[in-house]
Amino acid sequence: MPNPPLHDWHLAPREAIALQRQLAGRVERDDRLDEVRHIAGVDIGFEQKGAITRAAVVVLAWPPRSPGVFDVVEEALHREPTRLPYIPGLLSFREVPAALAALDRLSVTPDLAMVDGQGIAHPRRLGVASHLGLWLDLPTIGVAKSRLCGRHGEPGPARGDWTPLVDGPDDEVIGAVLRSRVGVKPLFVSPGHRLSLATALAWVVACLGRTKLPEPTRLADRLASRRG
DNA sequence: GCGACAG
DNA sequence: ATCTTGTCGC
Repeated sequence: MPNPPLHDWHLAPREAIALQRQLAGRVERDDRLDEVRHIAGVDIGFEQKGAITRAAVVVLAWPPRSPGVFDVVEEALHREPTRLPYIPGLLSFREVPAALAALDRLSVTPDLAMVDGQGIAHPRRLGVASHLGLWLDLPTIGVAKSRLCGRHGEPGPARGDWTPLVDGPDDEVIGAVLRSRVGVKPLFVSPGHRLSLATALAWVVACLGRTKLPEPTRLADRLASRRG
């Protein structure tokens, strides 16, 4: 009772925003993250013009078989009627419920999860990756393809080059703009829950294959969008 | 009032 | 996110 609920997915926008403000302070930082054996990739897709939400999760074995090549340990998919429309800043209320259902179908519990979207690089520091991590008390990393908020310069041209993403009047560092592949638009990486930006960046770079997105997110994206 | 705006 | 053909490039 003393703790505010992390799971009321039926709040009006005004209440949802208030809840995000309360939860944001609980997104601790910097776990050691030793002994990681399973890394999950989480992403949501839609069917029938958005009427159906499709949550996908792919679990990869760590360490990789060879640099950038991972064994898929398990995959899970969950479909359900879409609950809310897309509202910038309130993405978790639209996607997290379905993501939780997909994660429930796993037989293995991942040690780390990469989520398609922002972590703390969010107006109230509680993007979808942070919210999901807080809910499951699981280390998470936000891996987004574009910017929600914050300011940044252009990262260097080499793979692995990055520049900080800052926000607020005091230039608070909320994430990093990472060049995951030469000649391609950069990725927006931010801590979700229980890890620092440096740790988040290290894991994303370590999971990079030959494409723009790190393998966990790339494979989950493929399953969510019913391709592959 | 105007512009910005993860997926 | 999704709707969609061809096309440029390794």
